Amino acid sequence: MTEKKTVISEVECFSLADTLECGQIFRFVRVGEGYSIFSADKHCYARQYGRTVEITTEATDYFLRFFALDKDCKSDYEKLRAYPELTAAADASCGVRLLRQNPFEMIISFIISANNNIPRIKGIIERICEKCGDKKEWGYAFPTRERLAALTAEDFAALGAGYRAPYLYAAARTVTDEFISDVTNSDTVSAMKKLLTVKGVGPKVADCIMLFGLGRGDTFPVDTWMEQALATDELDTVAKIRAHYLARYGALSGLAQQYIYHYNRNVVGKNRRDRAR
DNA sequence: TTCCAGGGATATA
DNA sequence: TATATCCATGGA
Repeated sequence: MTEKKTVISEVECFSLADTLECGQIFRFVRVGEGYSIFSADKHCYARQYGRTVEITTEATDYFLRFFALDKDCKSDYEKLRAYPELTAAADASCGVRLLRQNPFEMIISFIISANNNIPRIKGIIERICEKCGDKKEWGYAFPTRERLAALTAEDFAALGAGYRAPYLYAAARTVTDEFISDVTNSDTVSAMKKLLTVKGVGPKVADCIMLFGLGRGDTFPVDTWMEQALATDELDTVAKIRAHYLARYGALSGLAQQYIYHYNRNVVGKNRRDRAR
C-alpha cells in the first residue's frame, strides 16, 4: 500500500478544523498547515485551503467516509438553520460534520472521557495506543480488543486512567465484535440499552458512542456545556433537555447538538473569554 | 442520599 | 500565585 493524495475542491459545509475541534475525536494533532488524524489502524494527513481539502493516506475511501465527504450535508444544514433558535449556531457551524468513527475505539475512548477533560483524555488514549497498539510508520494504531484484553486493570491505572481502569478492563472483555454488531443492528433505543450494560457507559457516554461511532443522528449528548447553554426553568435536568431536543430535531438531533456545542464553546464562549481579558 | 475515586484544566480568590 | 472546582459514572 502506498499513500495517495486526494484533492476535493468546491467542498460545501465542511471545515476540517471545526469538525476536529468539537469533542468527537481525540486522536488528531496539528501538523504544519494541516492535521495528522488517526482512526482505528489507519492514518491520514489532511489540509484545507478555503473550499479545497487535501487528504493524504493509504486509506482514501475510509477517510472520505470518516469525514462524511462522500455525502452532501447542505440540506441537513439548511433544515436545521430553519429553526429560529438554531440559525446563528448553524451559520457559525455549517462546516461541522459528524465523523463516522470506529465503534470499538469510540466505546473505549468515551469510557475514558467520563468526568474527564480533553487534554487528559488524549494523553490516556495515546499511552494506551503506545502500550499495545500496532507500531506503524506514522505512529501507533488503536489496539484491537484482543490486545486490550491482554492488559490488567493495574496496567490501565498505570497509564493514567484513574478509577476508570476497571471499566476498561471489563470492556476489553465484554465489547466483542458480536456485541458491536448486535448494537449496530439494533434500533437506537435498544442500542442505548445494550451500551448501558457496559460498565463505565452511562447515558451521556452512550449517546456519544452512538452518534460518533454508529452514525445515529437521533441522539443528543448533553454534557455540562450543553446543559449550561440549554437549561431553562422548564428544562431543568439533563434528561428533560435531551428529551425535548430529541423530539424537536428528530433524526438531525445529533448534528444540531454539534452545532450548538461548537457555537457555544468556540464562538460565544470565545467572545466571552476574550472580553474578560 | 451523599460522597468519593485520577488528575489536568479552568475558574476564582 | 495559590486554591477550589469541574468533569460523568458506579459503587460504597
